[in-house]
Amino acid sequence: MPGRDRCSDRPSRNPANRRSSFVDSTSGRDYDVARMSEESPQLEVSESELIRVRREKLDRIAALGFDAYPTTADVDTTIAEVVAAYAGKSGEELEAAKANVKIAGRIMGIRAFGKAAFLVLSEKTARIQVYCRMDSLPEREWALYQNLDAGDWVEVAGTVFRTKTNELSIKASHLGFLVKALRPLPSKWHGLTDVEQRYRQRYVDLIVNDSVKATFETRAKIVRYIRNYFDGNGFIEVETPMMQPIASGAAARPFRTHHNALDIDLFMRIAPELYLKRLIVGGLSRVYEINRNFRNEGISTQHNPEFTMLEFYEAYADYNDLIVRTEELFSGLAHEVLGTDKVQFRGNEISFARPFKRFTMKQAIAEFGGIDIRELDDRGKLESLVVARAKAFHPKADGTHGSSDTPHQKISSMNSGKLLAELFEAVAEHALINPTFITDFPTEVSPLSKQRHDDPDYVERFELYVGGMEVANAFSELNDADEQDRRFRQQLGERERGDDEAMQMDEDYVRALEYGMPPTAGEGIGIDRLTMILTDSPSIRDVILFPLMRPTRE
RNA sequence: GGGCCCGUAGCUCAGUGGUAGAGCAGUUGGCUUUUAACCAAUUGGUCGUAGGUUCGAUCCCUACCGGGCUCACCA
Repeated sequence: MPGRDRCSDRPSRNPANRRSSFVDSTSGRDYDVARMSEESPQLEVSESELIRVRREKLDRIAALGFDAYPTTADVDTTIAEVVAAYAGKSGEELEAAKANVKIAGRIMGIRAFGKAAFLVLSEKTARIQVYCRMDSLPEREWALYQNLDAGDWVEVAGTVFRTKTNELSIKASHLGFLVKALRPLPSKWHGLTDVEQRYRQRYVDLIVNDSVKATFETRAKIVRYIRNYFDGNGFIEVETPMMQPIASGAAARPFRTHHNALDIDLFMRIAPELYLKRLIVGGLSRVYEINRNFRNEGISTQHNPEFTMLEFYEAYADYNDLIVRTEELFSGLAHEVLGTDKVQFRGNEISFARPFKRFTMKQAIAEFGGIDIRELDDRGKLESLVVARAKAFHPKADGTHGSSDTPHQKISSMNSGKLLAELFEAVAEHALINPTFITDFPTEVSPLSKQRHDDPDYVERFELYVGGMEVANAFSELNDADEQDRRFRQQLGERERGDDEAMQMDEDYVRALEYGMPPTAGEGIGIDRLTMILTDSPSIRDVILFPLMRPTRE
C-alpha cells in the first residue's frame, strides 16, 4: 500500500541502479537514492530486491542486443482480432490454414517447462496463449524469454494453432521485447482487492482486474450512445465555462479559485444550466453538454466532488416532452449497452421497459411513508412528520446538533416546499428502485422552473429515480425574467435564513431572459450514477477512473 | 464532521502479551502441449506512525495518518 510510507516502496541503493533518482509513483516526488539510503538504510530491502532483480534482467536483455525502450512494435493485428477470427476454428482447420499473425501484449503469466513455455498475453480485455519452444526461436530470442517476467510487454510473430488441450494459441517464431515491468504484478490469482490501492493506482487495477476495463468500456459506450442520440436529434454539443464568476444553477457549495492576471476570484461551476439557457436565448434551440461539475461537499458512494453531467435544453418543449425523451433515451441505452431492458443492480432487478412509473411527490410520500396525503397540506402536521421521519433532524448521540440551530428551529425556519422535499427524501427516495418519475415539485425548491398554470405553488418538473438514486432532473424552464428575478431574491432570503446552499443570484442571466427565451424544457442526467446502474457498481468511485483521494503525506 | 470497521512479505490472507506464518509471486535446480502447470530447495517483514502500560507489545491503551461502510450534507 502506497500511502503508508512503507519502506518497500523506496528505491534500492544497489549500485547496479543506473539512475540516480527515481520517481515514487504514489507521490510523484523525486527521491535521491543515495540520500534515501543514508537516511534509512534499513528501509530498502524488500520490494527493491524484486525491482533489483528485474533491473538486472533488463540489463541482460540490453546486453543481448535488444533495445531496452524500442520506439515501435511490429504488429499486424490485435489479440482481440485473432481471438475473434480463430476462436471458432478447429485444430485441423487451423493446421491447414497456417495463419501467421504479429501481435503485442503484456505477459500476464508464464508457465515454463525448461525448454518450452506458455506465455499468457493480454491486450485490453483480450487474452491469448503463446507457445515458445527453444528450437522454434532464434537463440537470442530464447535468451530474451529467459529474462522475461509477468508484467513485461512483448511482440510475437507466429502461427495460430490449438494445443492438445484445445487452447487457441500462437506458436512463436519470433519474440521481441517492448518494455520491462520493473515492479511486480499483484497476485495472478487473487488480483488486487485493496480498494485504496485500486483507486490510487488505477493503472495496477486495470492491469490485473479485467472487470475494471469492462466497466470503463461500458462507460465510454454510454457516453457515445448519448452523443449519437442527441446529435441525431438535432442538438448541437457545446462547452460552457467551468470557471465562473458566479456559481449558480444549482443548490450546492462551490470550489473557489483565483485568476492571477485579472486578480479575481472565480468559482468552479456547480452546473452549466444558466449558460446553456443563454444559448437558447441566443437562438441555438437544441443544445447539450457532457462535462464535469464540481461541488464542494461530502464524498460518499454516490458523490464525488467532480462528477459528469449531461445537460440538454430543447426549445418548444415542456417537461412532459422530456418524460418521453427520457424513457426513449434510457431504454435505448439499456438495449445498446446490455442488449436487454433488464439490469441487476445491488441485487435488485431493474427494468427499463417503457413506460416508467410515475408519482407526484406527495403521492410518493403517501405511498412509501404510509402517510395520509391530506396531512401534507397542513403546515403543523408536515413539521411533525419531518421531525418524526427525517433522521437529519435527530440530535446526535452526544446530545449536540450539526448546526447551532436546534432541530426544531431549523425546521420552523424552512418553507413548506422544502419540508415536503425533505420528507420525500427521507421516506421515498431509497424505495424507488425501478425507474420512477417524481413530478409536481414545490415551487419553493425549484427556482429555475416554470410554475404550473393550474397551481402556482408547484412547478412543471420531474426527477427520475433509479436504484434509489436521483439520476435525472428536468423541468419546463422559467422564461419570465421578472418572475426569475423574484425567485432569485427569494433564494437570497433563504440564504439569509441559514440555507447556505440556496441558489446565487445571476443578474446577467435575468438580463438574458429579458431578450426572450422561447418555451424550453431542460434536463440534467448524472452520467456517473447512470454508469453505476448499468455496470452494477456499488460505488461511484468504481465508475470514475481517478476518484478524489486524500493525498498521502511523507 | 459523527458512529462502526480495517491497516501483518510484492499480492491475497492467517496468527500470538515472550520481537511472526501460509499460498501465490521472486530466486536456484529439474521438466519441449501447460491451464492457479508440476516436483525439490530457498530469499523476503522495525506487523500503518508516534507515545503509553508492561520485565517484555505486532497483540492491551491513547493520539495521529490512510482507507472502507454508514449517518449528516448533496446529485
